[in-house]
Amino acid sequence: MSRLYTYCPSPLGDLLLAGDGERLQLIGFPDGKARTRHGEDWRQSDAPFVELIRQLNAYFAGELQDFDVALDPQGTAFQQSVWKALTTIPYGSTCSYGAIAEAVGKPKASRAVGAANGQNPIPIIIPCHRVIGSTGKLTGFGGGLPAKVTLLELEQRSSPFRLEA
Amino acid sequence: MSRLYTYCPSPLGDLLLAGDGERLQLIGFPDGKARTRHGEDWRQSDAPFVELIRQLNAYFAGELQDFDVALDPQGTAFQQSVWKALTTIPYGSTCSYGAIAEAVGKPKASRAVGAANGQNPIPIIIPCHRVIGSTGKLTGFGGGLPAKVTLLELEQRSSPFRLEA
DNA sequence: TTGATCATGTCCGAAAATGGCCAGAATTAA
DNA sequence: TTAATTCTGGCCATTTTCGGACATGATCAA
Repeated sequence: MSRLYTYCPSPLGDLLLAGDGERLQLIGFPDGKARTRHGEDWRQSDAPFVELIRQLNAYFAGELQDFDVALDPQGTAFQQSVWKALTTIPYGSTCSYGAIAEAVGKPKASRAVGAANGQNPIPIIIPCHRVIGSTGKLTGFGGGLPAKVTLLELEQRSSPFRLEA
Repeated sequence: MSRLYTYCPSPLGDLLLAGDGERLQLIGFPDGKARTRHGEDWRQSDAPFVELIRQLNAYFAGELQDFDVALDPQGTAFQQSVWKALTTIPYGSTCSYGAIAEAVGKPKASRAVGAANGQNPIPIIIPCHRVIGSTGKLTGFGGGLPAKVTLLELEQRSSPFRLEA
């Protein structure tokens, strides 16, 4: 599967961005468990990503809350439904894996939600980092737990509604 | 996998022909074990197959021995190597499964050759019917044993070198 | 509070099953 | 004695099946 890609500096390190030229298919963390580097047969190209990078910079500056770019996350029907549900979690807030399971109509599939979360190809924009354990523990993140902490703190800090600890 | 297809009358019944418009990917026997009818999302089209049908008619008339059409059989590396080996068996002759196994460099894989033979997507043109048991028994054929007999008898009859029984 | 149990979708590896076989030995039929 | 016939064990790529492992959470028992 040939793709276009580029890298984008960020507080979390250089992010790998990849897509088909039209839509974004992948964001990779430098020290994530999933893909971190571009594939053999991919072609570098900055052009498709300039707008995305602008939005990412604004996001990391705390000045942008909702992304507006075309996405093309690839996965099973179940995964698609989970990822879609994730996009409804508002900036600055969190919810539990079980709540997402409810949202997709399979109340007992919280564990499966965890798995689907782990395979989210477009973290940050599809905000899987906003899902935490029902006890409040952060439990896991594809790009490494520290990254999850960073993102959540950023959103807390920049959220219009400050939540008291 | 969307495909173009048509049907072609023959002494063996209506054969299903299918491909991508450029290359032939499938020949199906009406009462075979594999695919016998076209898929849901395929599109009927005669144009890509006129030359093939001409050659098939000539073959069944005993007037054509070697096909000349572009093929695109899809399978594993091992299957590909077996199918390629099959094309070296001359018209009108036969060989054993073990011999094919030798030919692909795996002398003991005769049984695997049988399996690969059974998954040959383009029978007749890729002449899996020319492979028989080392004892001379015909053992099996995707389109049904009677079809195998018909094909071998046709080739015997039309072969320039008559073999004595 | 702790621990075992079960439910859930997907992936991955291992193990088992499945054939269009074949050679050699044992068995049977003339 | 000589063939045909029937077992038997080994061989190989694929497919199927099965069991865990997971970014969980509700429940029940000690």
